[in-house]
Amino acid sequence: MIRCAGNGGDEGAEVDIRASEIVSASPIGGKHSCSACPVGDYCLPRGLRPADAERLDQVMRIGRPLQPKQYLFHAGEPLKAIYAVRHGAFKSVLVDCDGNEQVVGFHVHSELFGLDAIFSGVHQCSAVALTAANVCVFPYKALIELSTDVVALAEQLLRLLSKDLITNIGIAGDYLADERLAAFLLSLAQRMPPRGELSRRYSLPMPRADIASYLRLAGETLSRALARFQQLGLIDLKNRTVTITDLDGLRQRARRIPPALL
Amino acid sequence: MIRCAGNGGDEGAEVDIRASEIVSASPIGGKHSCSACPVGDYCLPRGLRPADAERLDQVMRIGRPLQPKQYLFHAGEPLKAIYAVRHGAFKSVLVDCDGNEQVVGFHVHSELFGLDAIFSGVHQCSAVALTAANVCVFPYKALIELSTDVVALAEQLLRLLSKDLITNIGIAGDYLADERLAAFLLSLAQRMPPRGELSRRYSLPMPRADIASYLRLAGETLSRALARFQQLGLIDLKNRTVTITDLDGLRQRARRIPPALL
DNA sequence: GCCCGGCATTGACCCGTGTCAATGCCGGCG
DNA sequence: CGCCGGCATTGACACGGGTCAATGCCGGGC
Repeated sequence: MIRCAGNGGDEGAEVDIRASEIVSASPIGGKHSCSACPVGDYCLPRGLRPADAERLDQVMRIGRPLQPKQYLFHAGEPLKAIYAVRHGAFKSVLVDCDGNEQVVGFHVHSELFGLDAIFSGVHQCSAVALTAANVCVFPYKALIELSTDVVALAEQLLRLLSKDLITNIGIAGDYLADERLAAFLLSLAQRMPPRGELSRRYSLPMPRADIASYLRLAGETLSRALARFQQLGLIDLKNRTVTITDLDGLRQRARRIPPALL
Repeated sequence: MIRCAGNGGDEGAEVDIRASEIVSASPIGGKHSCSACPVGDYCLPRGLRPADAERLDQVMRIGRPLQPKQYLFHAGEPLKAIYAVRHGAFKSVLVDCDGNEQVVGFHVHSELFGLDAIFSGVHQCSAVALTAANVCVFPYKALIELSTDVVALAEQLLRLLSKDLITNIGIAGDYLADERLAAFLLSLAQRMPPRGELSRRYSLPMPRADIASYLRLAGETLSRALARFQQLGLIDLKNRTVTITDLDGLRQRARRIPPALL
């Protein structure tokens, strides 16, 4: 029952370049700003008045571009900032004392991550780029200070943390392989760009092994479940491209998982 | 694989008295105050200066006493307040569309709950008293307003939410029955009063069926695992009284679960 | 102090999922 | 263009944990 994501802990030439250095400040009102961000409603600036969004711009920084498999931060490092996905996708992984990797979350466009570090001030998970990616960097201290002044920011931070909590309650639930897979595919359909609508076709940013780890399945079990979903005409799958061909059928499979948890 | 906590959804005479009404305001500086709370360090008042703790006292209210199986709030109700356990213990449960109950959390002395409602403003879980119990009531709106003024309160709220998140990441993990059970017993040993030290002997506030649901096990599997732990001399168990007789042995069983997640 | 109902335990058997191993596929590189 | 390495799929089998059913135990009520 002990399994690893990827090829089993020995990552060959693990890319371990410190990647969280800041590249540039965000020019206020420019296209690198929270105040003008097209997906701000799914991220920190939600509900902020323009003047407050500009104050957020001043603390936000752009991280430097990351390559696939590069680490943004490692478990054990002190919390310096929390991050939002500007481009690409990430996974959060937990490594146990035997070196087994468990994927505990995926993060796509506009999603905030690193929040599990707030409790102790130390990152519990490592964050790894799944694709070419970059992030918005919100230095934690500055965020806290700003949120004492800007109520909407404090509230949104709490909301996003609460959302993460709900998601984890969902995956912690006792569901069958097919139920978890269906819920996962539906969740990504809602979260992959373009945001705000359900994408019937999207590209999975992660390998099968990562999905399996996240869903607590063996890679083989995932593979079989995907094959079954195709035979039933629920989805069409070509490599990493998912096409949902029977939305209601998928929803039926995920029925037992409360929709609010996706 | 579908199972229910309790006797299977039909609770017979379900106690459903609205129980969240406030009984009394907390007299400032009295024994019902956050500023004088002996377990405040595990709860909201952590890090607050005395003057700020008194401001928290003014928004905090005492809930009226609850009997075992009474609901504090139901899933679907709007978030009015978040709660801390003043006395007794609670469980948070999720009920799916088929009426199956899943226990998603236990809350004992000094612990905050109801945080999953922050995201949408609606409770996702129901909270049920496991024993005779009462709570401290923190009206959400007032808490937010106060936290814009009191940095330490905003930070502590985030920390406690983050802690909840970490706990759920832990139970979402892919572990064996024995590993989850060992981690659960150790977690309670740390959380049951007296706080601040590990209790080698404590009384389980919940029936087996609730533990099983929380750990995603059948009641029978839990029963067998407990019997095995006793035969191995890890614990001694009489009804609901747990005595840890081999702490290192228990820790060894829970080894794969990062201690930070307990 | 006895009876009753619900919780807990134990045993027999089964099913979903994991494990192991072999094969297939695809994309990158020379 | 063909080889190579990693990812994905498929099949055979094993095992952890679930299900069903019977029995045991304890605490509350009269």
